[in-house]
Amino acid sequence: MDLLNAMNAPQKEAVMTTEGPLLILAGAGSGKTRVLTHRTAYLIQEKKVDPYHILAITFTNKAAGEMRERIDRLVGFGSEAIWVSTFHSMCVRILRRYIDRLGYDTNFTIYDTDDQKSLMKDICKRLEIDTKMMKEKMFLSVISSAKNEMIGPIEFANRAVGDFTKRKQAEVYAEYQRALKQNNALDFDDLLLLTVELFKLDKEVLTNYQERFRYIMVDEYQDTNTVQFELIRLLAMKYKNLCVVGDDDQSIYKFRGANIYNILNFEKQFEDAKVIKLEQNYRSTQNILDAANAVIQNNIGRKAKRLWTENGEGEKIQLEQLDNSYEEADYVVRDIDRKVRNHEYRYQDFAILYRTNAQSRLFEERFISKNIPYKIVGGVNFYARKEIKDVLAYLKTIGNGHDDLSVQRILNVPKRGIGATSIGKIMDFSIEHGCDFYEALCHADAVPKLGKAADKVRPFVNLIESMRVLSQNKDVVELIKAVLDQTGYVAELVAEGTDEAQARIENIDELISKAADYMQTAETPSLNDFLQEVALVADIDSLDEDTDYVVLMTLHSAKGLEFPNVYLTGMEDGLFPSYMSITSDEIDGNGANSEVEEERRLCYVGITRAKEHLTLTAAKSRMVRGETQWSKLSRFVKEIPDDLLKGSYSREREVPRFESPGFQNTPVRKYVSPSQQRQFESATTGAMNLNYGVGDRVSHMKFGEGTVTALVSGGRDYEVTVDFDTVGTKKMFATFAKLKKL
DNA sequence: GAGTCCGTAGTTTTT
DNA sequence: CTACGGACTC
Repeated sequence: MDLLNAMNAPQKEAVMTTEGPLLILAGAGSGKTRVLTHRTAYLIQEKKVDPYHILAITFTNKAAGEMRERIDRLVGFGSEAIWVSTFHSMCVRILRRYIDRLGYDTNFTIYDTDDQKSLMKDICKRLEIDTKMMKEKMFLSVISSAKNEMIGPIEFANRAVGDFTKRKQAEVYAEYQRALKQNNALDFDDLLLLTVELFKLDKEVLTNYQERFRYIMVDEYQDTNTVQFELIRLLAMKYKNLCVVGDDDQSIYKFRGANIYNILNFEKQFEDAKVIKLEQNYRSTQNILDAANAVIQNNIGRKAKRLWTENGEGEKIQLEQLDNSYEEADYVVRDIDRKVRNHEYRYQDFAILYRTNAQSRLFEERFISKNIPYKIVGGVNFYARKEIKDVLAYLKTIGNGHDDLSVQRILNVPKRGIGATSIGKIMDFSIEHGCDFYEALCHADAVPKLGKAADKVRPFVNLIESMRVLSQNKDVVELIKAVLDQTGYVAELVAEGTDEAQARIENIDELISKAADYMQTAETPSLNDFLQEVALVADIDSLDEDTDYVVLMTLHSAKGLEFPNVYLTGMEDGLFPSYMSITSDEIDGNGANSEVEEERRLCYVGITRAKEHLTLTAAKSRMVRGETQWSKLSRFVKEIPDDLLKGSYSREREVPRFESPGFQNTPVRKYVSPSQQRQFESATTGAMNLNYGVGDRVSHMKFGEGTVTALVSGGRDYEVTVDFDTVGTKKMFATFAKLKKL
């Protein structure tokens, strides 16, 4: 049949294995999306499965959208009955229907990271926790990990006996959860956790969904966490037609609770599971794949596989080590500019990838000055911007009066002369009477000692009430415009007249167009439905293939994407792999530093994004927190065999060593740029002999052994920071320290 | 209650 | 270096 044409043998097998548990180990670029979509079509057309019984889960909305589109094209009529969804939006959909069985209101609000932070701040204040000693962030991450492992507040408390910090955490966890419930709000982790709880508590609901989802497919399975696993397990328990697709080499979200053993142990967890490997790559050249294989094979404890391709060898991988981060940005941008001018490629054929968001700035500056269109994915999420959050807080308040956090956010935005003291008094009142913050506002006259502030509260309540009436007619665009109009929010920004205010206005306009777009596409538009959609978008979702711009993003965001030209930038030890991971002592079951292994997988992901040309760049020095950091080439680069590489770089040298010219044996290949030559010459005029760099182990006469954590150029000398094993961190001048490399 | 200034901490990664 | 938060002042 047509569906199987032009597929290789394992792909065909994956498509035709429709019954029972199936693990598809799909290497990068091996056509897994194609397999998933064709498998879906096969289920419907050949196996006569009702589309209503199929569920496909992805990680991002973008992936879900793409899959939906491709399935629609393949299946045609009836395909809309298939659930194609992210974990989170699937859970929201289920919870909106049944969460009242867990004692929540179905109108619940979803709290994002920002909301969580402000809630946590309140809680710490209330529990009189010294946030200098215990950070809000720490509590949130502890709670998140607990939720990911499905440990509730009570169990957490039971495990916390004895340990003071743990007991405090348990106390905060319980209070946090209570506050969320009182606000009728759920955080991201709750969406998953409460769905699992619902399934476990209410067999009727579970059976209902088990009957519905008789065929389940999960994409990016290597990034699922324990709750997600449980969710899938429960759903698939009855019919056992579970197909998961993933690549253990691309597991890069451990920090977020992803459990790599979900994929490594799939065959143990699901009896009689079949495993199919897809190793033929259709994306990259052989050279790129060789490099990727060379890097990833340094990881221990992975499922054996080796990518191959029928594509040609292709170009060698360009490796450029520049003097500093400015030259790195310059090199990359000029290279892109040149290739576009030569009509070899268009802007959209290029992606610049980096480890940390902070690295994007230098590239951005270059793009602006050269007038090259670009798009930065990530950084501050659109929906996390202040002005957007303000508008959304109005909408949330209108839609859900129990959401105290949103009400408090906007009560004095724009300024109404209601300050912290008044808010405190109202809060006390609401706690005393066991009512919502908003309810307290409605009875402002009854709040003791509020005085004149009560007169300022009244217009606010009237505003919200009139907006609630307006929201009845379901037009979100009209509602937003009315809010902006009535509050004078935009007018205030216009009056400000700064560039920043202008940018905020543009963002608000964009929100309005998004709302307009929503009104057009939603089946049954409503305020709450709009808010939930908005709460679950990721920045990557906004990436548009049809617009001609260069894309800049972190390696994490790049997963699942591909580009003809990829620049992996900042390939320096200490940056990538990060200093944190290098010095981590977390050892996995195989005796390897599991954090460096995760970074290596990230590198593997980066390399395999490239279809035709891969360029690796590194800077010898870069400004980090206002200090010049010197680093050597990333260890990952050194894992790539020499014969796959071309370009100007030095394998060994990292820190400028101030040696006598006679000792010069820098293995610079092929070409030494004039600037490099100049640097060498000026360097040789010094009299120092530094043979160590950041990350190296050194010994000091008095302090013993330690690791170099920073190397700052300070005129003629270098200021070295060393983290000593016994005496802690010391800063010293290299001339006097007389450190010996170990 | 609001605005300004100064000090400190922070850089992984995000649904 | 930058961004945020806290303290201080008007």
